[in-house]
Amino acid sequence: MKDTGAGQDTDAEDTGAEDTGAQDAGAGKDTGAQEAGARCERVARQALGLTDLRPGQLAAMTALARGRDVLVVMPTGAGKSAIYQVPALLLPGPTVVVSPLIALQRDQVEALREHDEAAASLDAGTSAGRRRTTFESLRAGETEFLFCAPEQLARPDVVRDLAEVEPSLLVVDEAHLISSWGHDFRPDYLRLGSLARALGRPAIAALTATAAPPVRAEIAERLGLRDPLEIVQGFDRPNISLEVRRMLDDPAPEIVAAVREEAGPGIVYTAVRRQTCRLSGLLNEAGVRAAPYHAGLRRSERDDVHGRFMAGELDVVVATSAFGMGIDKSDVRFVLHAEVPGSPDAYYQEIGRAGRDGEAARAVLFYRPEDLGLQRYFTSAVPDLETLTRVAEAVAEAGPGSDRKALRERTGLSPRRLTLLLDLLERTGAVELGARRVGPAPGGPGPATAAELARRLAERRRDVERTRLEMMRRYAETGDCRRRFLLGYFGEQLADPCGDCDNCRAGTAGRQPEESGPFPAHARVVHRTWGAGEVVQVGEDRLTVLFDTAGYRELQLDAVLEQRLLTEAPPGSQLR
DNA sequence: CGATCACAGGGTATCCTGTGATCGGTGCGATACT
Repeated sequence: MKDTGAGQDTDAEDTGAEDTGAQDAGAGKDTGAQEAGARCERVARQALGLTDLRPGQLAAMTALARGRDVLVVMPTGAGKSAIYQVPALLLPGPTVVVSPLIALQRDQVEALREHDEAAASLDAGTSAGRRRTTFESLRAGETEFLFCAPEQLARPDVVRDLAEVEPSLLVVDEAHLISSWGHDFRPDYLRLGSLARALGRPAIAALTATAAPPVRAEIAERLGLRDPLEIVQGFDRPNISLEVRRMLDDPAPEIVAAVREEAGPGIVYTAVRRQTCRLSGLLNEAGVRAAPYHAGLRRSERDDVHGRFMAGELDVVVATSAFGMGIDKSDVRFVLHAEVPGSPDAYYQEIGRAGRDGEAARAVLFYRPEDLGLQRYFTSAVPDLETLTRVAEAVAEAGPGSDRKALRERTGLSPRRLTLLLDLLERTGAVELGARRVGPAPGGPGPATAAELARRLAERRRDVERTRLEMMRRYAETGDCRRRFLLGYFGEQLADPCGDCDNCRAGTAGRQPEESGPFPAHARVVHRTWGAGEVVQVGEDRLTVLFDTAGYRELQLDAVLEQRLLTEAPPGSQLR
């Protein structure tokens, strides 16, 4: 704690908030931090032309410049890139930036080149010759920044070449993917922890725009962050008004009417591809310039829609969740949801694309309880015991240091599925995963036990995802202030109702109780059956607790008090 | 979990109703083709 560069640790406690990042990075007696901070400010000004650093930005930069890991949660457009770019220029070796989309990588490379900083990106389309010159340039210290997707970093040759250039900083952009997608969508995000070790463990910066407490904990755990400086800032987006409309049947007519009332560009999110085309067609008929967008369209069509939206030639994009990362249009005036998304995490991220210019914007959810069923389906997959056993046996038989390709052949599984299953088995302690090699962990459980444990882990994850969906349902059905509900979910307390959501306007939003009773927000508690957890929300008559293994649960305050359901957790117990 | 569709069967209607099968979201990389 001496070298946090974050001043004293006291004010984090009485606000009950996360370490909101150190108003005065150089205020302590710690001259090392002070100097590092001053150097960061100088580099930010000289190299990137940034004169006004926010306190959180500077604290994060300073920590990184001194080799400390950071976990930063800030909205898009709040200057997350500068947080790693500045210390990158101060630290000796090059910087590896993991970014999920090739388009995003190229944008960042462009932006850096405009400041005359040498940057390169690496993807499947990069030729062998180009790769060679890129690594030569990195070795020679001529290129500072290398951008690539996690899949590139799963390649043994890339890991070897990278280890040789001794990077001093590893940046994980969109770090929430480690948790919310990584498990079945981009499994290679799960390997970044071992990648960091293979690269000689540079300082790590994990950056994201959305991360509820369990997601943050999982990012830190999986990346193996060491005493990271956690900075959570600018979560509330007060210029976005919130509203939910309960639908009894097809929401399409209401959505068309709502869009026609809005001025300016907007996004309509739907849960399935078919619906994007249908709604977009209906909007066209109503004279709205709309186009559908989903992952099943041809690359060229998607790029065309994206381009026309950015250029102001389209009023509305009707999209699945495919329309997301890389959309940085500041004047989006509304985000409508034709169906409920799978979690408050997803919802907040999607509505967060509205009003980035700070002007008023609207987020409206058209809610039908039946639509929860689809999301329940999306979270239902749990690997079967037989396959898990087969993989565990294959690892045990292949012995230490076998490679993934051999395991693929042995098990007949796709690389993606294999990575997912190996990750589960690693967490049972049966398997050791290196960046390149896989082997049985000495003293770990046997294949049958490991498979059983792995399956239980997967089930637990599914159950937690179900509770996230349940929180989404609560958001849609609450009569209380919606903003307070959402922010509470992310671990930020809003004392007064926002006054700018449908419930506040209708006068149904209650006041936050003055004193928070025996279990205030952020208190660590223990429940008889659900184990340890953290209070995330305190309502007039209920508590919402995020349990470490059972997910989000709502408890009646009377019952809690009468039946003594909760006890205070012993000090020092951690969320994990 | 719920919507949708194909199809069987009841019963003879402006076919309707029930049952079972199928589908549903996100992107990297590699490969085969022009």
